[in-house]
Amino acid sequence: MFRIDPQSSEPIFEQLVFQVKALVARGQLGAGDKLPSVRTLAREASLNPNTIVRAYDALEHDGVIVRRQGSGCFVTGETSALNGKRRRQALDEYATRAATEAFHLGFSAEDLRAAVDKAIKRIRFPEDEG
Amino acid sequence: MFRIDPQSSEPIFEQLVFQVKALVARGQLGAGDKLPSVRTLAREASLNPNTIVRAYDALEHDGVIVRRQGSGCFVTGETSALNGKRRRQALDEYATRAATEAFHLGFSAEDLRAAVDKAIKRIRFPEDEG
Amino acid sequence: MFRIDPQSSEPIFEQLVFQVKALVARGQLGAGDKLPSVRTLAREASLNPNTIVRAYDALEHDGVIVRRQGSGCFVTGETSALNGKRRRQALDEYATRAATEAFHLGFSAEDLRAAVDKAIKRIRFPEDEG
Amino acid sequence: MFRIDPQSSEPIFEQLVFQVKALVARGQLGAGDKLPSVRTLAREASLNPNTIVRAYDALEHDGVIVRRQGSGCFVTGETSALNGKRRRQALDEYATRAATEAFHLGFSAEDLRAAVDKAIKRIRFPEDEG
DNA sequence: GTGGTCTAGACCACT
DNA sequence: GTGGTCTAGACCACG
Repeated sequence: MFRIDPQSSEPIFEQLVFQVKALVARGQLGAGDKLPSVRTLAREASLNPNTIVRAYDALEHDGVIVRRQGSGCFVTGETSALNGKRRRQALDEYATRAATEAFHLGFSAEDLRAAVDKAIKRIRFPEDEG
Repeated sequence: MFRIDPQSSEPIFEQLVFQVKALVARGQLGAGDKLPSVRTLAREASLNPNTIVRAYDALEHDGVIVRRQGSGCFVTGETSALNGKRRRQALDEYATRAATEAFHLGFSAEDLRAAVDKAIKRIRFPEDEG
Repeated sequence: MFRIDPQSSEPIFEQLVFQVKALVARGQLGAGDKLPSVRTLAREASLNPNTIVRAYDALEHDGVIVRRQGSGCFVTGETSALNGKRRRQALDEYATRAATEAFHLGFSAEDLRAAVDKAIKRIRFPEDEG
Repeated sequence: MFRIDPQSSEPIFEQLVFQVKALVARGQLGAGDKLPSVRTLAREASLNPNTIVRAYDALEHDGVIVRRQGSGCFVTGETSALNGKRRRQALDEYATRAATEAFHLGFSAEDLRAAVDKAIKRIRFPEDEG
């Protein structure tokens, strides 16, 4: 279900967090869907259960999932609870980061726009919003 | 010269790395320009010289600067030495990351495109390239 | 496990780097093998942990090992990621260096060939390659 | 006369030392030939005179050149004054270094032998010796 | 005065 | 217990 690269410098729990977020963004996981239990996922992915717990903690903190005692973790289907200013800052930071790195990788502005458009196509964005 | 947030979860040396990259991308630092010496920057930013050394290590590894014993650190003006495939992958990863996080922040595809365009305007991209 | 000469003009961390590379080349360390932990090696070799970290940094940069947070450092078993031209240049430089120094040490071409053959015998070279 | 790469991590004075040694080994500089004066070389190569002095110091120490008060530096045409054991060790170290690095660059034993042979051809080795 | 290396030791993040 | 980061400060090599 998840593809983890233990070689990566990105912590394993963060790889899990991002992959869950990506699945939700692509519509492959929707509101109410149940995530694998900590034990199951730990066994299948050969990971330490503590690592899974930490990932689920982070996802719950970000409002992506909720934990229900005794029944498991479920996708909320809601978006960030950040207030307007910080939310805007977070978006700008990701955009600036992508643009700066694209520059240093030797890509043009058009290359970056094309890559972003490609990424957008894979995601189920709402029709409109600000 | 640099704005460091010691509270951030992003390591200080990585904050420095990104800020230097951003200055280069914006054209505020160009090929051949000299960066502050390790000691000077350590004093001005109230950081330990070793932290600066780590940042400069990373920047040299990324090909953004070169160091010359006894002379100082200089901007190269070159872009990544990554081979074609990894270079493309890196760009796609930044784009996917931005798009996924934009989704979870509750932004629309248009919001993301606008944010990326705004970031692009601040950067001195080459006219064209692939 | 390692023999360090703190008097040598060659930095301690580079001595470590070369000795690890030599162990791998001789087949005494293979893909997946775990290196001593930073702390353990620091204690056993009476070195500062930071010095070990630097050596492991360089080995990771050269693609000889990978590090996993919380698990340790492991031999990759892969060879250089250098592109064809630089790779060739690096080999030629080592050969030229050896030949030039052999000349100034007063050795003949045959002496050098014999010394290289002796060194080759200790290393587990792949059968063939270009 | 000399090609210096200020970008290189190899100190400039060592680049000079090696290039003089290489010229001598190739027969392009022979016993009695005069090296450029410190000032001349410093001017032509845009280097700090101290750097040249240090290189000439090292070459004199290695017995490659001699200084004569008021007249300049001259190639001796002699080889190392190292005693037998250390001389042998030095050769073996260069051979082992070349072989180990060749392995990690992904070359075969034959590749290394070919590179060494190519380097030998450029050098005016004495007919025989041990 | 510049960067390079090393020691000593603390605290944090990850598995 | 593993590696990651940071501080404090010394001494050396280089230009």
